[in-house]
Amino acid sequence: MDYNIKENNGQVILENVDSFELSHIFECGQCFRWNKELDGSYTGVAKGRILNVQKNQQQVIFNNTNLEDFNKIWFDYFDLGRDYKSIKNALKKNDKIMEESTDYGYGIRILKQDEWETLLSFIISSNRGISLIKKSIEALAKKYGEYLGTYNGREYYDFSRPEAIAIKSIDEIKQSHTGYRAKYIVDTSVIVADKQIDIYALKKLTTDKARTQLIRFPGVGPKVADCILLFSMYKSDAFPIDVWVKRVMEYFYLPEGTSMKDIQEFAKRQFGQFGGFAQQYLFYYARELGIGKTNKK
DNA sequence: TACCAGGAAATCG
DNA sequence: CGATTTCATGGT
Repeated sequence: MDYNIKENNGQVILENVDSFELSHIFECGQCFRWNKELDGSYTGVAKGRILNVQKNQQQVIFNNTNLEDFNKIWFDYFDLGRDYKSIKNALKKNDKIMEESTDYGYGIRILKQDEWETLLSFIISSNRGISLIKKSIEALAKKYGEYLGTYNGREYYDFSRPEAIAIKSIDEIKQSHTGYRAKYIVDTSVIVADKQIDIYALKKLTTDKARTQLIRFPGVGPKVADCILLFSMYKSDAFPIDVWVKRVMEYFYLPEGTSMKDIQEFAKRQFGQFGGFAQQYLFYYARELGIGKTNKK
């Protein structure tokens, strides 16, 4: 974790970065606002800023930023203070499947995303494919988010603030292809805007207590709550179980038809405090290989 | 056309 | 209480 950091004009360059692959980080389903450019780099909006990230053999290059923002924002966002090699080694121990999946998605890092953005994004994610989730989020950002500027010829908008959505009608939100989730989106925005629940205070609670609070939001159940805990609150013991993870767990570890509760308990025994990381390696592995979808056991 | 998607809420038995 | 059904929408 001894990075060599350099600052150029409008870019920050990191050398000696371990466990950092753009496709693994941005295509593992944890985030919805990063898109691949023609040159292989990724551009996205986070924390109210437009950022482009590219990678060569030895360097990770953060474009459209500076050293101050890197230290203040992007270091934490990309979880650069964490030793992923030791996590992977711990998961691999006595687990052939973890050895395969961590070798496959070796460059995954769990981003520390904004709590509000993660809450609303995963309410929108419910029972839909990733491409459609991204479409709805972009539509909402363009309509209700602050205009941030252009980069590489494209316009970018900040993620919608809760105050902006809270005053809209359900029918208007439906125009962003959100379907029946529109009511959840508006009602949740009201709760956050009015601070009936302080979304930014929840990370100080234990995982279980924070989960209990999150499930009070309309449209948030166990799976969405676990995604919010894992992707925005540093709760790496959370193990979100979606259709992919259920399939891959039943493919590798458990019999078909295992209940959510039993999968959850198995994951806790098998992966412990690293459950969230294991879940990401499994999700990426399962999706890239199409496990459970095309090739049945 | 029928089925599925990073599920949650309502309803059933 | 656990199990089943319903809920919009777009893609395949």
